[in-house]
Amino acid sequence: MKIATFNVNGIKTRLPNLLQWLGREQPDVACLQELKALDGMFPHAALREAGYHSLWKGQRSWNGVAILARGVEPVEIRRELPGDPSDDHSRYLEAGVGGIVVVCLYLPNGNPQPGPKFDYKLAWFERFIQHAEGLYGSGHPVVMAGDYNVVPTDFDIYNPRSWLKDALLQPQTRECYQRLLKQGWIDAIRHLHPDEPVFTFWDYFRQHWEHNSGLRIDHLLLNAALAPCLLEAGVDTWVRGQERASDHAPAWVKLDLAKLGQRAAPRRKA
DNA sequence: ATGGCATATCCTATATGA
Repeated sequence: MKIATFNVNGIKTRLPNLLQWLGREQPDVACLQELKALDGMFPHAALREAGYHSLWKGQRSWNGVAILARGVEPVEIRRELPGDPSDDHSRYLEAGVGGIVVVCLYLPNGNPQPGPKFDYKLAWFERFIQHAEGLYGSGHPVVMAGDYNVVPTDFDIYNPRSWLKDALLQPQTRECYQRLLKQGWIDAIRHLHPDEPVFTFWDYFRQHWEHNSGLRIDHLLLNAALAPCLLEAGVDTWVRGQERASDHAPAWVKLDLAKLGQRAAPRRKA
């Protein structure tokens, strides 16, 4: 099973790009962020025609998340991150797909920093850490996939020099991410590629894509129930090189679900 | 310190992204 996360930066503009990627890579589950569209504008029919059932939560102009599943309906678990009823950003979806709990998140960017937007980012992160703790120990296999807007370490960016004041690299931001990992979550891409630079985002400025000046900010975290299934992890970088591409490329994991529960209940000999 | 580019909407100007 291939599960991916892709910040599309506008679902309407990016639909041809998205369909091309889905057709070529055939992910079983795709978590999308930055739909930048109202619910009524979501292209569910076109995606259905491409073989995908969708669950989505849109918003005018900004944010917006969706979970796509190939050939099956994703079963909605929740549509918002608990902890703040006044938070009206569309940044969170949680669904069951094929026996796995799939979390799709779009963590706030937080720029400029310091300021109210950075405060909102940290507050959202705290709520997420709290909710993730419950998910981790739920007994279900869980993957939390999305645009975390966190560059975990200086190894996850081409050069931190011009980004030192950016919200994505702040010590508070990184500390939150580390606290999340400390619950036991596996950062799948870094786990399988500990010694090589991996990027998922290249901004539109200064020919950063052409020079491979990227950042790793899209992550897939697995809990202990799902981690034994991890086979591969990577980034479909070719998507970033297409015409009218998003500034993000899809990041993904491949899982062997036959290994589910293998660790939890060793079979007794007859 | 700013801008470079892209996408959105109250669309020839402004907010947001990262």
